[in-house]
Parts: sequence; structure tokens; C-alpha cells
Amino acid sequence: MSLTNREIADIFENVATMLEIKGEIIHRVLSYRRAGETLRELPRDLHAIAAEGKLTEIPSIGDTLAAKINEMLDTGKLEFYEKLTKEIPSGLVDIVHINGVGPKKAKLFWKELNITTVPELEAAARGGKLRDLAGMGAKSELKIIEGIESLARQTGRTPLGNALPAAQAILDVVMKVPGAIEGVIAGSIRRARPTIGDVDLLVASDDATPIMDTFVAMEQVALIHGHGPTKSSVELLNGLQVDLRVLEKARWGTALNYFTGSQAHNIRMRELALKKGYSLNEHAFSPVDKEGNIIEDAPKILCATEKEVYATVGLPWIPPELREDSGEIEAAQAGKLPKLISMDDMHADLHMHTTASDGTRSIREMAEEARQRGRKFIVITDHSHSLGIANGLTIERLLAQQEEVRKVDTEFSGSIRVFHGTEMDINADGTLDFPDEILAKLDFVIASLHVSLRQPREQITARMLSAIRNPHVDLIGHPRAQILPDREPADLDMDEVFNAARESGIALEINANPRRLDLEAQFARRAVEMGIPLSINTDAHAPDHMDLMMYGVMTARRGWVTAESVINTWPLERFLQWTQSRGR
DNA sequence: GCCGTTTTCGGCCCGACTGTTTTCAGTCG
Repeated sequence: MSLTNREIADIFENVATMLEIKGEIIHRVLSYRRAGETLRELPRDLHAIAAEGKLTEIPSIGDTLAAKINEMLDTGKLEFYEKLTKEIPSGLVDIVHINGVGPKKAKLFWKELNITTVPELEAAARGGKLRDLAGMGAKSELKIIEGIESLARQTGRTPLGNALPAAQAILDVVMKVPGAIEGVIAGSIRRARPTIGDVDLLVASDDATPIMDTFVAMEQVALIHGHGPTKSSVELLNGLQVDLRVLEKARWGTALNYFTGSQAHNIRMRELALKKGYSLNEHAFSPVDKEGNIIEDAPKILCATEKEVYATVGLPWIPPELREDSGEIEAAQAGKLPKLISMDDMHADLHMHTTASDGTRSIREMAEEARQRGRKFIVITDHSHSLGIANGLTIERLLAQQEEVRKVDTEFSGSIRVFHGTEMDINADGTLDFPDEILAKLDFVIASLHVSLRQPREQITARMLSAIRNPHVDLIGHPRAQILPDREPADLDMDEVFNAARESGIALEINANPRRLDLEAQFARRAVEMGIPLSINTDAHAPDHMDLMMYGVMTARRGWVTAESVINTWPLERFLQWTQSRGR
């Protein structure tokens, strides 16, 4: 019984909540919570790091937590957690997840009414049994009922590709209110997290009231969590939570910085500000005395741009996608921030489908669409025959398709090059779907996992390695085979995958489809650090899917990726040299 | 529990909103 990074992260986060209910000092609680968050995003398997004895090199992991991780890796459980579970009923952790209920209230319900599960709490609230408790009343009782109902509506985190358009639509509504000067989507969308917990909107205006009133009165609002003079929070009918803050334009820089986060990045920024003698919040830098108290009559520094905010703490502006306290502060201090890739760098799309398999347009139509978008070259990569559900191509159909591609390429000559490739299945038994002599005839070969994704680690890793080590394969498509927000990635040994990729010189994909975003940023970052080339592709099955390239670029930026590392930013000649150097 | 050109011990970011209170605790981000 071997625990995954995610399972260990869950345990640490549960421990944090239980310790908080217990009344443990908050910094100890936060240590467990921070550790959980760090482990959840880790691009390497904890087993491998533990084997190297390097657990304490992970930020926020010290000797104590490293020992606990080792215990979990060795035994599959954590004695400390088991004891804690006997002391604090685990149902209280669920109760704390109800919006409006924190550790103090959870403990109150438990100690006073012996409530240890969400259904028990709901029954007590509906029975009017909570209102007489200290600090409670009829209104807070109602909020708890609403919170439990809301919990049932929650579908977990929302994929970036759904959250971004939804956020933009709401921002468009509030920006129509007279007096709204500037508006932006901040928070985790601006940082390009692949999934979004809630939407943060920021508007500059001198008159917040009408903007707030419009916001909470929108027809898609199911529940108003808060409605104040500068901050409101609502839950939409589809379960998405949206927060809106309105501040004056003169404070736009500090406000935008604050509401973009991440929280960990903000904390670092505030620590840096304190070292410079200022307390930093969303409104301004305020001079502080030696005890850290704000000097009331001293002039505050207002920043209208984020650049000024960073300059005030002695740093260059840091792109939002990097703001996770994962080394960006140190890189900025050292003048070593990467020049991140941007949409302007994207000259090519190496992965797209046509009506030959499961796409909706012909080769010619896809080429025309790509040409209009300024792409210099594309590769037609329909599925291979094993993927029957997608009408995958037999060898005969593949070879016939090549004739067609060549014809279209000639037609478009001078404006866009159209190459012929495949998205070939890595079969469940580890074989590849086309023989080498057929692959040798193609311009570009993608190999992807589509079936038997739940095979045990050794088996599915071996499948992947067989594809990586085939000299005819140029790119691994959506390597981890995840579907956001719910389908877990395949259980690949990513250390082995990366090592094999580096040896073979193959490229790994950042699939731009927002349901995939695979590789995710932390893995893309690791690939770049290891010198493995990347490719960002839309996997378009229809012309409008080519719009999705931006999500791939956002993900790459979040992974510290520069254009140099991405083969489809290269000029055509260099790209061709690269594929030829791979034995073509 | 983590962490360190302030420190190996003593710090650890900051404010808005709500509901219950008569000045603030709890929750959230």
C-alpha cells in the first residue's frame, strides 16, 4: 500500500484542520497546511525524493515533516494522524468546509451539541437548535443551512477554460456601470492556474456603490455571501463563487498585486516591504516604526501600477503566472527572471485533426484557418487505427491521406506549409500502432496514451518509455493523460519519463486544450530545467479550437517556459533540422 | 512546525464583511 503525493498532501491538510479545531497555535497549523499545498503541486514523486534523502530540500518541509512523510511512504499510514483522528472526529473536517463555518464554530457544535457530521449539523440547524449557542443567532443558523446547500451544489474546482470566459462575461456587465474606469480578472485566473476555486474581479472607480449593486443583482446570482462598500462576494447558480473588489484608480497597482496573489507570494511581498520599513496592503505602502506599527501621520506611498509596487520593494515586475512563491522572488532579486514565451512566439501548430478521424473539417479547411491565424506551418495528425472510437486511420488510409496533404501543401505554397503526421496510439500492450517503416514516411509523429490509463505504474510507464525510445517518434502528446477537473493523470513514473525523454531528445507536449493543459506547469518547468524540448499545440478538432492556443501559452508561462524551449516557436528551417536530426 | 546577512530561538501578512455584540470574534481570501 503506497501513498501518492496527493494522498499525503490530503493527510497533512486534514491534520492542519484538526489541529486548528483542537486550538493548536496557528503557526503550527499553517506549517501543515503549507506543506500540504507544496506536496500537491510537486512535479516529482515523493518516493524518489525520499530515496535520495532530499525531503528537507522541499520548501516548507523540515525534519519533523520529512520524518512523517517517510513514515507514510514506508507504512502507508501516519501514527500521529491516527491518534489525532481518535481525538478529533474526522467529520468535523467536512463541517469546516461549509462556507461560513470555521474551526471555532465546528468545535462549539461538537462540544455543546455533540455534532460530528454535516447531516447532524443540518438537522440541528433546521431544528433551530444552534441559535441559542454563544455567538450564534437565527441569521447564522440560516447561513449554515445555506452553506450546506451550497456544498451540495459545489462541483469542485472549475477548469480555467470555463472560468475565464465566465469571469469575462461578468466583468463586461459591471464595466457597463457608469463610473467603472478599469476592470480586470485577477486571482488564480490571472495566474493561469489550470483549475479555479473562485473568480476574483477588480474594478477601478471612485463610486463603488452602483457597481456593487449591479453585481449582486445579476440574474445568475444564487446566493450573496457578502455585500459591502468595497467588497462583495456571490455564488452563481452554476456553483461558481465570484468576488468583486472596487478601489480607486490611484491604488490600482497595490490592489491588482494583492488580488492577483497568490497568498504565498503576497506574504513574501509584505515581508520584503517590512524590511524596507513599510506595511503593505491592497491600498498602499504605510511607513512603520521599529515595532512594526504604522506611523499614522507619515505619508503613505500609493502605487497606480504593479511596476511601482515591485520597484518599491526593490524588484522588477514579476509576471502573474510566476507568483506562487516558487522561486520567483529570488529570481527577481538576482535579475534572473525568464523572458516568458508569449502568443506572438507561436508560429506553428503541430497537432490537429480532420474529418479523416474525429475532426470536423477537411485538411484544406484546417490549413486555411491556420493560415488566417498567421501560422507558418502545421501538421495534420489524425488518430491511428486502434482508436476505433475516433475512426482512427489504417495504414492504407494514412498513406492515402499523405497524397492529399501534399496536394494541399502545394496549393498553399508561399503562405503556410502543411505537413503530414499522426497522433499514434501507444497500445495497451506497449506496442505502437504503426510499424517503423510507415512512421519513417511521415513528417512528424506524435505518440499518445488514450486507453488503459489505469494500468499500474510499472506497466504504463513501460508503455510510455517504449514510445519515447522509438527513434521515429518526435513528440509525446498530452503526456499525463489527465482530463480536468476530474480525471486523474495516469500513474506514470515521471522521473523515468523525463530521463528517457532527455536521452532520446524527444519533445513533450503542452496540450493547450483547457480540459487537458498537459503537461501542467510544474512538469513543464522541470522539463525545461532538464533541457527537454516542449511543443504547445491546440489538438484542434475544429477551426475554433485554434483559439485555445492561449491556454497552452498561459500554462507554459506558468512553467517558466521561454520561446527557445518550444519547438513550434522556431523558424521552419530550424524545426526541419530538428526533425531530420532525429533520423528523418 | 519552519526558518535564518536582523535571528538556531523567536519570530511568523493584512484587511473586509458579518452577526453578534455593545467593542469584537470568527471567517474568508
